[in-house]
Amino acid sequence: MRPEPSILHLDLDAFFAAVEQRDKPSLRGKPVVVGGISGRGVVSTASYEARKFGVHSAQPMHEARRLCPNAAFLSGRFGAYRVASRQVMAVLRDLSPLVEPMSLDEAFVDLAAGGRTDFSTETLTTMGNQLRERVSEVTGGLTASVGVGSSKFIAKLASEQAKPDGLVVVPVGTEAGRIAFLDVRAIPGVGPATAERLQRLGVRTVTDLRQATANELRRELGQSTAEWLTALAYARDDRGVSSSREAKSISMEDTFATDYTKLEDLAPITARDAVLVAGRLRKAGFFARTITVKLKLSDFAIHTRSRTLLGAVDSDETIASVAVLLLREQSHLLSQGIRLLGVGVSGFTTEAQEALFEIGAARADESRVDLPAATVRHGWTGYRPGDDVTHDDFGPGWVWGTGLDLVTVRFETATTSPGPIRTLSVDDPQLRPTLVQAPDEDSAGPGWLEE
DNA sequence: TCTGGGGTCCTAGGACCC
DNA sequence: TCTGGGGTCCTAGGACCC
Repeated sequence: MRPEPSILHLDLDAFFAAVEQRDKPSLRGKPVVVGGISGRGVVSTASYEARKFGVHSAQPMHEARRLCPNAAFLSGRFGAYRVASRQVMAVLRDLSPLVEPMSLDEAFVDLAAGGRTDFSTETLTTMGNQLRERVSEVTGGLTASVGVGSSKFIAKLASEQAKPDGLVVVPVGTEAGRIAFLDVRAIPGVGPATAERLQRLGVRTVTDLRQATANELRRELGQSTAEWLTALAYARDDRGVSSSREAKSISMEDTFATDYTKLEDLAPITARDAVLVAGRLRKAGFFARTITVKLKLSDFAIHTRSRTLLGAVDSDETIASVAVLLLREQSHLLSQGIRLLGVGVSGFTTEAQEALFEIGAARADESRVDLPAATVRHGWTGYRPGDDVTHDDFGPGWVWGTGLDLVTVRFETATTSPGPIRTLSVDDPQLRPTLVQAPDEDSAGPGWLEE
């Protein structure tokens, strides 16, 4: 906790949905749901209009469709989200060089590191509102909620309370009183499991937490969780803002439309994912010592298996053959039905020691797989709802829906009024996807961040 | 048509070393 | 004869975040 409210937290409101409404005039003021649109997808972001129907993040998509059948269901355009995110982060860096992005739509700023000395509520309120205006200007109308306080914890709670499109500055000295009646679930880090354990102790609010004994908290939650929770209950939080955090792992996972049960089906998928992960690893300039394969069974039980090599590697062949080996080692699980398969790497170094790769020759041979000839990373998988397209005659627009070799497009852009809808053949030679990503973008992993 | 994807951090036990 | 402890690495699982 600092002597001044010098930490700021910014959160863009309903970020993905707001970008869609910005770029698709016909969706403004309407329910919009962004997320995995396939059968097993979940909601990533719902616009405030959709939230009124009970749609929310992490909800199964089929449930969102049931609750709000008239919403626009879009699969997400991460290139556009990244562009907007960079614009916002640049605005934050004008405030202070010390900015810690937490995700595309969220960041902490250390205002003291920016040379600021006046932390009066009036000055911070003016600054916060100017910041929100600036964010709206540079992004073409996105709104942000901003919280300012004496710690990350308080700043984050403040921006939460400011939502949507608001600002809350918490004066020093008022923190503990302000959080006293909050539900423990409002504390970042307290999820369903911890809340359940706390409830067994009769702890539901921050005040209850203060009254619990150190012994019972430690018994129920373990030493470290008990300690940080107790500290937060009194608004004690010394975590600093850090602008440079190195990646510790890279992974990729797929949930299948229907469960797989056969090694012959899963091995090529494992190899393909391993190749994609290896590509991202090389792009990041790292070598990895540990390779992990994760399986989620039809009953949602998760099993992981990992192998740490003597040396660090980054080649497609090595990572794929170890991954397939780890899959084979879990073959006994396959008959239960595999819902999800993931491949990850961790234990990064910046130097190769590929020579030390040493799984037994026989076993390596056994798990040797045919790698995908050309990487699938830039593979065209067809039009998805929400995608940007361009037609030679009708101009720019976006995909409303597809089916039966047809694609329905609404021709409009951020700067036009709501435009006309046309249904075209998927093979229409005049229609093509619009490339929105910058050349340096990694198109492999959209990353289903949720706000 | 039940419940995503990409991460981080923590715990706990066993191996191994000093 | 016995007993000991700390530290680190590895593995597997779990909780949580956006």
